[in-house]
Amino acid sequence: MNLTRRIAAIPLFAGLNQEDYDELTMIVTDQEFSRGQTIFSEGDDGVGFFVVDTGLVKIFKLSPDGKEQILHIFGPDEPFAEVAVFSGSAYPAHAQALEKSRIFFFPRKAFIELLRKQPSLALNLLAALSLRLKKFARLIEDLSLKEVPGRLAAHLLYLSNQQQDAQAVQLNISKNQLASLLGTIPETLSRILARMSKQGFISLDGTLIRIKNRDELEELAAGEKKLG
Amino acid sequence: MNLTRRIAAIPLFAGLNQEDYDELTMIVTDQEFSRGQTIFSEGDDGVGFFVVDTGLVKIFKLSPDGKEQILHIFGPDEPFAEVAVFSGSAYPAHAQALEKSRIFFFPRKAFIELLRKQPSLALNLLAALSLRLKKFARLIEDLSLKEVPGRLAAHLLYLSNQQQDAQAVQLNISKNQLASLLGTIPETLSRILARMSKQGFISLDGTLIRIKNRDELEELAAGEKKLG
DNA sequence: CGCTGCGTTGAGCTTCTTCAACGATCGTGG
DNA sequence: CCACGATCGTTGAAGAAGCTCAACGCAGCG
Repeated sequence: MNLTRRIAAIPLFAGLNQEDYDELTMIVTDQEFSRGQTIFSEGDDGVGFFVVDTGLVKIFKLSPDGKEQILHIFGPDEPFAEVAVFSGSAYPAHAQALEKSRIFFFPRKAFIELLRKQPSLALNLLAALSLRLKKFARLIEDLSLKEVPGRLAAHLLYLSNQQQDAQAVQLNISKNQLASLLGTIPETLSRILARMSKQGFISLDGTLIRIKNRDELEELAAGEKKLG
Repeated sequence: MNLTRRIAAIPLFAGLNQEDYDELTMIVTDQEFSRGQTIFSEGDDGVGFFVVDTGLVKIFKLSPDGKEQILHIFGPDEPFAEVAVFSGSAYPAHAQALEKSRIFFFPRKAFIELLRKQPSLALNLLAALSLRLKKFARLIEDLSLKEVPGRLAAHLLYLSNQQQDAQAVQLNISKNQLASLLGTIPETLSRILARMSKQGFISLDGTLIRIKNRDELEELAAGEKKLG
């Protein structure tokens, strides 16, 4: 596909003019990453930010003994590491491709130039960061105030809404990765899925999870109830 | 003090011209809050954002059974609830004065107008939000990957750096509030402070905490070691 | 075909929370 | 200015949630 047109289709760049798109096309580079490949590591020099073209990327933190907490999972059209453009020079977390992915890269300096000229780009970016802050706030709330069953229930309901399917949810990541996203470990996740299944709230079929009792899941997610 | 001049001194508004300051002065209102008074609640209509003039404000989430997780504590010159200006219309958390405070309020619409005209204001705001995202990422990391002693050690070191005093740290909030900030409860915090004290890492004197073994605290904070 | 990563299950243990009690402190109204 | 109530801070004992360690089946892939 024509690169300029591809870039113009990214929501973050909505509302710019042709000249801006040309300029973005000039400064962008793209790169292929294979499944599991590192895009950048925490502490690396934050030379620019990225947008997913195709594929799936995780942003995560690591503890000294190797436990991982996923902060975000980004798919096509979603920007990541914008923070590095503004504050400080080092990436504050790790980024890795979860599957074969094609990633756009925008170098910092050229982008800031454009930003200074284009208030609508700045506003788009502000909206994107705001959304991200809200998601972080919810993650903090979940980690601190909810137990794992509540977090899992909330996540299943979230996926169900996103996928427009009230009956079933298709996991797009492995259960190991889901555990890391929920701030727990695979063993605990597995046990809790089994308990939910035993209680008849869900049924399991590989990476497909059928929702059999939405109300109970919602009470769990709200912390109004405990999983028996 | 002259209001326009006070506003011009807020770092968020650095780099604007006199006209902008006059406009900000036109749209701003200010209000006194007494200790413990609610500024807004989660879900309230996000009609604008705030800047602390004097005092101390906490932003927090609540669980159904009343446990609290503090997201931020803001002092003079720090803006809060900017997120409400951009994304969605509801405040995503609660805000309450920790002490008698004077707070500036900027209504949403008028501010967005100014933002559209002033790229440097947008850039300032982007920098502020970026910083906040980084802090959130660290909080998530702490909650998920560190145990309470590690979080406490990290926080003490952070305060020590901020206060430019390698010897001692003066808590500006109650230990109850500190527990909520660290994602735990007062009992647990109290026990861990006592253990740290017994190990000779710190010594306690009310809200003054003397740091007696910085190296050990740093190892705790990094998760390289456990508290005996 | 073997190997590696994924997913599951069991047993034991650590950490943290809950519940309860109590002294100290603070602020406030009488 | 004192007295009282509320909040703060601490400590103990018991319980729950989740983690660690270990073992094993299974699928996918080189």
